[in-house]
Amino acid sequence: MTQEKGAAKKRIFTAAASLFAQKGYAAVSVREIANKAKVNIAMINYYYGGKMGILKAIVNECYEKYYTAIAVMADETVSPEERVRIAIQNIIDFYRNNREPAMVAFNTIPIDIPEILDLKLKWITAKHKGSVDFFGKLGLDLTDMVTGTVIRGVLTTLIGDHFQFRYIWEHILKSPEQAQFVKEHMATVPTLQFDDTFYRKYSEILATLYFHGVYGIVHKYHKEKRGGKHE
Amino acid sequence: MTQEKGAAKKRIFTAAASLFAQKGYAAVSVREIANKAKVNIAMINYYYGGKMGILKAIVNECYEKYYTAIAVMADETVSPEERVRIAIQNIIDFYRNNREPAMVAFNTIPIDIPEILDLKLKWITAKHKGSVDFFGKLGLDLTDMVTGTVIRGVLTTLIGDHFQFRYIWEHILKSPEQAQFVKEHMATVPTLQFDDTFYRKYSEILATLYFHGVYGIVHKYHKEKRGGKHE
Amino acid sequence: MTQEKGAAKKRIFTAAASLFAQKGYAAVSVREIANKAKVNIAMINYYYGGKMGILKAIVNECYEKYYTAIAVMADETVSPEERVRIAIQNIIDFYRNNREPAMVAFNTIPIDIPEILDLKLKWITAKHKGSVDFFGKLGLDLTDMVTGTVIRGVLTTLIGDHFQFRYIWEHILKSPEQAQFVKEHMATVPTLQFDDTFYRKYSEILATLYFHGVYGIVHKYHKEKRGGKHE
Amino acid sequence: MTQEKGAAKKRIFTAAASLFAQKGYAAVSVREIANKAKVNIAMINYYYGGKMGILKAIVNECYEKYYTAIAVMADETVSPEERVRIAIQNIIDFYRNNREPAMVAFNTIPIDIPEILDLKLKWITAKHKGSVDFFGKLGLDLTDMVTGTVIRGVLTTLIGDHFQFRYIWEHILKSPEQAQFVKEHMATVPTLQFDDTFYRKYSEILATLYFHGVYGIVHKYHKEKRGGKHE
DNA sequence: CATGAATGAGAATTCATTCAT
DNA sequence: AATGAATGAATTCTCATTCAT
Repeated sequence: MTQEKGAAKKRIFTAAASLFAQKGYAAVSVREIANKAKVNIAMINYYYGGKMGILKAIVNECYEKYYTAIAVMADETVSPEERVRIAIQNIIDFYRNNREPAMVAFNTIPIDIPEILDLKLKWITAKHKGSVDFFGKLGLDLTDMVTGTVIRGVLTTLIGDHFQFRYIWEHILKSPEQAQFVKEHMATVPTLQFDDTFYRKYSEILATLYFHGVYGIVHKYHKEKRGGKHE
Repeated sequence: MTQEKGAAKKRIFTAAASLFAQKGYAAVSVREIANKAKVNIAMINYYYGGKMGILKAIVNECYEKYYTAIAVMADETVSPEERVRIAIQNIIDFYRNNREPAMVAFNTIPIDIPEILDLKLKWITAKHKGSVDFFGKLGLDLTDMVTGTVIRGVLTTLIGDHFQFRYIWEHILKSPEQAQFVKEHMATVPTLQFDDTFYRKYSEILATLYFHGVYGIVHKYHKEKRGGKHE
Repeated sequence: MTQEKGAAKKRIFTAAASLFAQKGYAAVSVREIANKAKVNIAMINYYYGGKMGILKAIVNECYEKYYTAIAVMADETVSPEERVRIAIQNIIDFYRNNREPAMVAFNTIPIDIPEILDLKLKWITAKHKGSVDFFGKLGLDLTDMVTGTVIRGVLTTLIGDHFQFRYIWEHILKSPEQAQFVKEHMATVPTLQFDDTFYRKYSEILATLYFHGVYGIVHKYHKEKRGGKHE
Repeated sequence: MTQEKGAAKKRIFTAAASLFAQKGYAAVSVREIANKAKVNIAMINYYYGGKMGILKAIVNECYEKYYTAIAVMADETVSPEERVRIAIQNIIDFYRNNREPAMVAFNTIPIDIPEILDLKLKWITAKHKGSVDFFGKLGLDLTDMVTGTVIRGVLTTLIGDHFQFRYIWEHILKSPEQAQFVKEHMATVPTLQFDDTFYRKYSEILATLYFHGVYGIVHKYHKEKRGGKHE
């Protein structure tokens, strides 16, 4: 009756990630997921123990893949600049390969569900030390929280935000009325092709922005620090 | 039973914004809003015509305030650098004064509700021209979409993201267990004080990042353009 | 739309008590209750906060009425014999007037639902002292648990059990097949009329049993105690 | 995976009896039974044809054992008093050896499930004649239903009720909070040890109660009958 | 303006049972 | 004899909304 062994569980995962990304966790019903996954409703509880179980699975899988993806940037045989470029590329690749799960895991405000907040907290704290180390090697002292708050989040935030933008954008274009509306009012906006070419250039520009921006801060910050004016 | 004429409507607005920010639109029930606003449930339909009416009101009020706030940066009597600094300060002030409505209006994935997506689209397209003009004056040709994608979102994204981070952070600190967990695992993180001092420094650093980053791109981009290698 | 103000809540109570008595708490669905009470399903949650809320209400009301009913027997102006007779009559009257709620509150094993067990425990412990006092006045030392276990429960147990028997009995007679079956196999059993006449005689006999039985124990027990043979 | 041939079936029986006794038939799920019995769910249908099949098996086994146990009291070589004492002892022994199945078979209101009611009815009617005979030998005319109603149920009711009380009592003591609560509010209640010593005394007292009580009725009843005042 | 009662649809979850292996 | 996947019906409860007062 099933197409493939274990396929149902995977289909549930994918369908749920897609729907959660589109509508948010709370707005999606298990019936919807079951329909999209072409699975009996009861199978969701059977495999994941409930709606929340799917969300947890998505969060866990995403964080794991994400940290695996950016772990490469810690390799010490390459220059810092190159490491950042690789990191950016890796993050982008991760997002491209896990678009919907990533949006669910990273772009949903999790406050309402304590268990999920806990789960994320565990992942983030586990990551924290590595993050501090990495930025330390770039000469940035992130124990100054204000500076850290700005610098640390830039890469992932911007990339994540891009994919969120892309997601909404593509969604709008699917609706003829909305597409027409955009066309009329945003004449200067050409069609976007989110292909390899786009992302090659995108990561280049992002890397440039990051280097110049961050080292601009470092330069200024160090000068002021030597001059004894800051903290 | 009401303290003031028309106060009930405002209480509903505030309560709903707070709950939507915390849990997301779909996860909040009108009963919850009514309880928090200390208002009879039926009053919500009376004033706003339904749950969705409140969301629309929040989105509209927010976009209006937001564009009013950043309109100042278009003033031509000051230098571009100063204008950006003012813009950053304005955006930050706006967020500080409208934290919860802003999160609801800007940080919720809106695809699920066509009416809201339409509403936002109207606001964004209306804003679009002004945005292009502004960046044009900074010497940035955003009709190159790849560059534009990076540059345009930086400011608002980073600022919005900061407030989202702050929101979650403060929420975590309210839970003794989670606060303790963070304390143990993120030893390097001192207590954050999100006061005027913090935001003064925050906006400085952000402006620095933006300038060095964006002009780094412009520099490189122009050079390449002159060399005729790109697009 | 409703027949009477507040009638819906009472109808739910009555319908639920009847169904719980018949099938047991777990075997009854809220839909069933709602149908029987001719009430919308949601009203059950509205009035009682859920299925369990009805059960709690039944238990509370029953214990309250029950202890009110037997409180009369503590009156000191009448002889012990008369007091017991009154008590028996009161308990019987209570059961006759609250047959189904009483069966639900007293004849259901409550272990599975901790909240209900707690509730009952509170009532029983509250009653405990009065119970000890009463039996003490009859000259029975119930701190000897073995004797107490036998004596204390007799009255209520036997009366409660009678009503459970009567309930099942009347139920059987409703089914033609089962009634016929009983008639054939239990030829000696005449039709029972559970009317005032029956209960007058019933309480007399029960009182007789109790007096002779209990004072038989007291007599034997005291003798042995004086002889120093027991405990 | 099974330890022994046919052991699985017995494990299902025991687990189900325990759970039914604790929570009632309807509140127990086959999954629960399967887990407790360490058996695959499908095995329950394989061995018993469904959840109801287990209940029927429990009822049948119980009634069979019960009637076997009390059959001894019909032995005519001993005096009536001794016979009753033996009967009481046998009933108590039966309950001690089959506590959970007995509670399921005898202390569950059976109206909800016609099949089970039928089953019990068959057992009870089959037992009826022997019961009438027995009481007749004790000089009691139970065709007077009012008297019969009181007398007949006393023994089994009281004993069954004791085991139900013991069951709940032991369950309460397992919960530290409830145990503490009882301790505080029922200071006069010492710890109960339901051992051989307890049951020796228990059966003695019960026999005493029964003799004095029942013969008190007989005495009064016969006197009145001779006086021609009753029926 | 304000209220409490009422409604019907829909939410997540669990159920006993079946079936192919 | 035993298993894990699958099913469809039924479970309790909550939802946004309406209405008479």
